[in-house]
Amino acid sequence: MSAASPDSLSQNQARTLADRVFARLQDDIVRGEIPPGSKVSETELATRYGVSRGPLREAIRRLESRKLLERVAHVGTRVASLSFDDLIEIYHVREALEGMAARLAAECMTKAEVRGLLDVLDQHEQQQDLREDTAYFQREGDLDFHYRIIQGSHNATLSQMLIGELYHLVRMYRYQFSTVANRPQKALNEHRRILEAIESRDGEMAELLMRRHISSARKNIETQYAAHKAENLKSDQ
Amino acid sequence: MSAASPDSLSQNQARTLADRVFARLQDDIVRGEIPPGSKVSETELATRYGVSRGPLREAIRRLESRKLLERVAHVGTRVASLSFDDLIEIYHVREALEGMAARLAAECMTKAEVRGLLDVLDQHEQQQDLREDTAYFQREGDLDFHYRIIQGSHNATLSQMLIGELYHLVRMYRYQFSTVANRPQKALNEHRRILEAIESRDGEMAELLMRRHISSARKNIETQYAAHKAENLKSDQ
DNA sequence: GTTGTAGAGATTGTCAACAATCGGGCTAAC
DNA sequence: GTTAGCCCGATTGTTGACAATCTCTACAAC
Repeated sequence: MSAASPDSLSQNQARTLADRVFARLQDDIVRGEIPPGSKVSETELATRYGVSRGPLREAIRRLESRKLLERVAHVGTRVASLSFDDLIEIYHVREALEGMAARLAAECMTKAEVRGLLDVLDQHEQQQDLREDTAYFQREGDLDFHYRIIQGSHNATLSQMLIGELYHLVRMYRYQFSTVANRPQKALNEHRRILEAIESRDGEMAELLMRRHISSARKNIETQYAAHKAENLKSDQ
Repeated sequence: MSAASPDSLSQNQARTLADRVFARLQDDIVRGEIPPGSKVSETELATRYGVSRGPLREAIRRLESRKLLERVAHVGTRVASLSFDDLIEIYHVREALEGMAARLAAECMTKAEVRGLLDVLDQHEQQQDLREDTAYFQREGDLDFHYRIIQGSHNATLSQMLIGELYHLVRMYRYQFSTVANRPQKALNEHRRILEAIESRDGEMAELLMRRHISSARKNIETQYAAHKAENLKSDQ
């Protein structure tokens, strides 16, 4: 439902100029509006968003701490460009953190939250039955499922690390490579089994299944990348 | 060895004023120089560190993203004050992340890094034999061991999350409560067994042992806190 | 006595100008 | 022809002043 705007500042107008610029700039970066790896000038961005360099610099620093921007003193700022290795690193971290999130969710989730999660999966199933266009499902639906489990852990530190920091990078990657995980049916089944473990309050099982789920996604990316690299090698020769 | 200054900017002079202020302010907060929960004024801090409010605000924002400061727009900034629940949250995250770090370290650590880790444990053992004053051991030595394993994972994202973000909070807590884990001998044994798993490149075992190690520390804190609370209840009546 | 409101003071947010630093291009020497 | 050094333009870092917002206190109305 709310997968598109995990941040509380994204839509409702923020209290300060710097907050608004931060939200807009982050969106522009994640959606690839500003191409990855490109250098951004403070004065240029300031005029673009109609603010002075003060609030803009604050936004830049916040995005730098989220790894969406890379800054070098006296030189400049450029949009982060995710390498393949970076993505693998992120998936290892996701495996650890979301595994723990699933465990805690199985222990702490309220009945209402579990019911909401059931509804989400039912919606996904219908969407998948209706059309083979699985883009929406994997784009936002998958994130929605994961968001809800993370928040079901009732661990603010964990949620902050995953939703507040890591997931922006994941979303940027999806836009950057137009990647749609090509195993939606399998993923949906895995989601169902994770939810079953949570319903029966089996934290250990929920963690195990969630880790396998993310580990599979990582391996999927690794093979895709290997094939991609082999393809490039062939066309180079 | 270098456990006291995990940040690269902590000691060697940073390139920019904001960097220096950031390092000094972080140190003052972590060491409890500025008491937790107290409100800090921008102008006051600016005069204290001899800079204008610009660089100071940058430092504040960086520390805010590290959860060492809490800021409310138009109201002010105050030093974070870790609650018991916060600490438990952090230990759950540590369990997940450092477990993964141990797994990756078992797979990726170089022989030189393993040897360095062996030396560290030998030093700890000598220190512990020599004196019952275990403060140093648990204060910095314990962190040193964990730092090295984290960096041995060769996963920059993981290292950043643990060393760059979470460990400052852990250190602040140790200063805040003058907490010295009261099970040094047991901890040292656990360290040895973790290292053995890493030496034999058994990632699964290393992760399991590391998770148990941190989980034990968490449970130790939980019982300490429960006893503390019971004590307070008694004296209140 | 309590509640609501208005104003003063202080604090933070924002801006535009100034200073410090870096990268690129030019010249000159070998 | 190559390389070392220097200067210039451009960008970032820093500063102090101004504007917007909040908190606290005092006073008045109920």
